[in-house]
Amino acid sequence: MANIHQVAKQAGVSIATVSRVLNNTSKVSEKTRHKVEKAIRELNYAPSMLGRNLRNSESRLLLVLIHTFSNPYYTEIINGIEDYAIENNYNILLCETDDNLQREDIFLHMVRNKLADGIISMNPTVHVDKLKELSESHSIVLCSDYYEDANIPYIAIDNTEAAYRAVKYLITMGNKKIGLINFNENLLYAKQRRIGFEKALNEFQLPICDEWIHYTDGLSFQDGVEAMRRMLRSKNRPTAVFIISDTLAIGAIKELHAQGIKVPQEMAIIGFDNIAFSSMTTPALTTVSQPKYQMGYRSAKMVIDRIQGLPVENVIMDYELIIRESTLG
Amino acid sequence: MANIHQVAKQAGVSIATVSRVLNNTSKVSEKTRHKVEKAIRELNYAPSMLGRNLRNSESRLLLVLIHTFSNPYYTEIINGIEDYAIENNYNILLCETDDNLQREDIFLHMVRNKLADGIISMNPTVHVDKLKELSESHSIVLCSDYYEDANIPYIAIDNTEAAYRAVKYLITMGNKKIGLINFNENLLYAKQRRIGFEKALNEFQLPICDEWIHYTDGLSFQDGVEAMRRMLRSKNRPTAVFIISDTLAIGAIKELHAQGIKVPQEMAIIGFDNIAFSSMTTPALTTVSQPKYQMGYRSAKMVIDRIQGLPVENVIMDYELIIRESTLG
DNA sequence: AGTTCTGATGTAAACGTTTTCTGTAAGCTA
DNA sequence: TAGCTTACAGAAAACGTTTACATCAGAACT
Repeated sequence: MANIHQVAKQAGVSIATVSRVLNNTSKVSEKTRHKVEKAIRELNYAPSMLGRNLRNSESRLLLVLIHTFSNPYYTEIINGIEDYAIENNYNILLCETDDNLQREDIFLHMVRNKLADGIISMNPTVHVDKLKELSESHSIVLCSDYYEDANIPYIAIDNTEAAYRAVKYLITMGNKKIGLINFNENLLYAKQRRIGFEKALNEFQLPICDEWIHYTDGLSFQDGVEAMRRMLRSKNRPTAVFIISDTLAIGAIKELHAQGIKVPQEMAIIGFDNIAFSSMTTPALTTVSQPKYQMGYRSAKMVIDRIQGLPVENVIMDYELIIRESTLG
Repeated sequence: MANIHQVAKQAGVSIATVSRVLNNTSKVSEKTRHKVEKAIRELNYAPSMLGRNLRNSESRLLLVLIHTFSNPYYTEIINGIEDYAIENNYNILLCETDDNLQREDIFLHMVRNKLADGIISMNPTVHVDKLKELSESHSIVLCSDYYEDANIPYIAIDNTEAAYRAVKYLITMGNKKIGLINFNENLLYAKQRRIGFEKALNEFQLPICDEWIHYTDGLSFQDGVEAMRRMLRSKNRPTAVFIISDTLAIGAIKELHAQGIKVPQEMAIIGFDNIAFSSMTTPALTTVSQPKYQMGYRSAKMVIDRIQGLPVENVIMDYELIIRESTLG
């Protein structure tokens, strides 16, 4: 593959001129511009990003840290990130950390190694201290989950409020016995959603019953199945359950089906996240929708702004309650 | 951020020695090694990949071309690719082409620009000619869909045979009227699966009825809903349908549900791909499973082997029929 | 004509590595 | 001790760009 020197030679100009034509960074006469363009075509030349990146000391690569590819919650966010990134000549590297601290380290190192210019972390299990330290010298943004005191820019929704609204909806539909399936409260959003849940129940003076509250170890379908199975062991059952994530909710519904309990007639279910599949299940899932695409798009903007030294501010986005079949009736 | 010169100075050695310690590429005495390591720690030094990549003229980045993130078929393949890549010190860049030729061009250019060392393409709508040309000088591998005469290494299953087996299973379960929902036959696999479908029917002298064969424009849930809706317009209905992809099949089942037709009692459904969600639906989907993780893992090996100039050969993987609820009874 | 200015182009340094080639001191053999 | 090998370390070139600075021809002044 030809390099800039060969193009310069072929065109009878200096490499500086070729570079100027490539980047049209300063005026080049029409005549020489044509000569250079001709040479580029003849040699089928494409500038090496390796050289350019070294010289500019940038990689134009953004890291996107996620827990696992198989979580469909991320897909739309990633679409948003990617669109903004591509528009601004960045590429994104999807990094699956898989709860593996070593793997996470590899990715965090990449930004120190100049292999990436910034990080969007959606990985709630990330090692906070390291991230915090890195954030002092590099561009890092948290998307959808964040740390209250870490001083790392973030974008998220008001989880407490959203959960409150969802549960309030269940109450206004006449439910008096409402359960919760939640995930590990190390994650801020899990804690916030539980608080919102309790806030709604308290407001209407409804009982918060331990038998109706179950925690899961993961966010998978199977975790949802098992949580619901545990809940159903008790004779005293809630008439509606607020579930922290759609995938868990879909698992829960599957278990209800298996035990012959009708959704929503015998038990209403409300999920969270509005993943693509939540509209495809039978019954289709009522859920809280986050503006995932926009969250991705804007977090990409935040991280790139920060790379360029611009000031960034935390963003709280709006959510929306999507009512489908799993709570009707 | 410190560079290698500062480390060398701090340690009182030359940059060559520092580099040797970094890569332990040749013997360095214990004493100097310690000096260097101390300096590295003191300066909190991390070698720049930009410099290293330029010098080695490699990026250690692999491009993975997919059509859209939201297709869950890819997730496990990507897991496999990533595992092999990480093991071999490569990173992968997920590239969503979205049927956008311009976007695809950007990605193909990246390998010419040295920003990526190789490509794994799972994007069936890719511009074949360009890929073919690029493949002559660069490392490209096709995964799961391929082109018969393009001379680009590929990894796939025997789609004809797999479809044949699936349909034969429907026949042995007593079905005599069997339908097909297929996708655009520009894709080799769609054509192959249709051929397998016909082969099975012919073998058992069952009718191939146009009323029972429907094509979709896409691979989404909604496309599945609509295809089934069209099929149900006819009074004369099949008792089983072979559907080219799980997402379509899940859409079809949703429509059957909506029209009050029981699956599998009134109509059996068999899908293809064994995506994660296919086990979560009600009824859970019978489907043909491809060894997706292995396909990803091995295609990463193929592309890296090719980068290193090793010879590679096309691979045909085994498939498996996964029997679940949508065909029982 | 001499001076100044302008616009286009060239020169060379810099980005941060790896690696070949060379040098040198120490260790060994005879 | 002379001669040879070995083990280690340094100097410098190379990878392919971008860009600050220098140069230079010609235009536009006085």
